[in-house]
Amino acid sequence: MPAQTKERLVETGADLFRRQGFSGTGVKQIVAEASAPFASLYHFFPGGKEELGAEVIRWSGARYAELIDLFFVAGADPVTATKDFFAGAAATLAETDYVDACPIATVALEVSSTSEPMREACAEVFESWVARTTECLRGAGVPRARARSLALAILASLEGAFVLARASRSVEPMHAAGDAAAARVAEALAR
Amino acid sequence: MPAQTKERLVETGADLFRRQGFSGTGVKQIVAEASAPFASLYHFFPGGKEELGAEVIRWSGARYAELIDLFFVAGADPVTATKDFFAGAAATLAETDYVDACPIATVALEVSSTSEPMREACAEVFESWVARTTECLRGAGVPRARARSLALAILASLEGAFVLARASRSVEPMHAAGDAAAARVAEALAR
DNA sequence: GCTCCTCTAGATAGATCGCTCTAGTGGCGC
DNA sequence: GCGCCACTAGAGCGATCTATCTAGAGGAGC
Repeated sequence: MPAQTKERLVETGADLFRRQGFSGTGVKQIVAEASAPFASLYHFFPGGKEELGAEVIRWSGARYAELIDLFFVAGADPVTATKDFFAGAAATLAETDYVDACPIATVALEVSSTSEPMREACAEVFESWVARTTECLRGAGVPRARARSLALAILASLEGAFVLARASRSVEPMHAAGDAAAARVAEALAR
Repeated sequence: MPAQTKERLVETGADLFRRQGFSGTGVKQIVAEASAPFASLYHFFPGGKEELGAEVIRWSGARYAELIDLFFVAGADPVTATKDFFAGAAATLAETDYVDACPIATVALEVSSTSEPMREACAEVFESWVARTTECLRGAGVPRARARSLALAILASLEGAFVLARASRSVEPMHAAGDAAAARVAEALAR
């Protein structure tokens, strides 16, 4: 099954990029861990590592967007959603030895000043996450502009908490960020 | 002056690591841009690139801590401090073409799962930032535990906003995060 | 059987990686 | 002068990097 090979390359790349970063991961390591033929990488991604990277970003971004949708579903209470989402992120971090954080943050910081195609892919992914969260907040009665600002603040808190938590190997930043974010959402709803 | 060479290596490394990440930057590039002799790097840092990396993290962290102190000085109003700090970060981002964000976040995410010495250096730096911010909040009357949680949330917001802002090349996330953080601080003081 | 096309196979190019090596320079104490 | 030490100098090691190369396997359509 040829389609599987391409998929395995993307999934393996996603896993390695998240853990080691983009430049820290070699293409040989990707094909080896994906049990994929070396030439297949350049068959499916003629643009080489950079094209694979962009695809990995979009794929990981889409998967994480599904997770966001699971919590911030239209009609759900955004305060509960926020609390649960951050608690879930904390639990996942602890379970995976602080490896399974944001799937694209590491790459995003690495490539923002060095690869325009990959930077754009990251920007699109983040924007889609913000849009989803914004919609959920609007559905709960938060005005448009305020909902977007709040969604940005929630996701910024999440991303930053991932940075602090990974470095300190502690879930404390995630809980603190989650509490603050949930309180902000509650405040926005109370108005 | 021999001390200058070591200092130039650290400063140049800090600049390059922030922009391209740790694995994305070669030692040859560092010594070239620092106009330093190649052998000097291994004279001053016998541990090689990793030791230089750890030193860069601590040095950058100390410099940024000074910046934090400039805003979150004991006795200052934490709400104003928070607002000004985020506004300053946004202005710096825009001025430097979104290069000058957090000096260690990129490296922190890269090395958290691959280099224990560098991960520890990042953890220490973040902890020092949190401690400073916590002290300022306590000085303004916020109870100890709450002050620490709030400080963590503020710094998480900042770090995450850097991630989003760099990827989207926009200061919008920084302003949203700053507004949210300042509101949280105001709420904590009002109690 | 034959062609066409997708995908596999892996050697290898050419550059760059981090790092080590020997040699040497310049200044200080004596 | 002489020994000592901190630092400079840069060639070059083996390994690894990304990417390309020619060759061929396997299946679908005819």
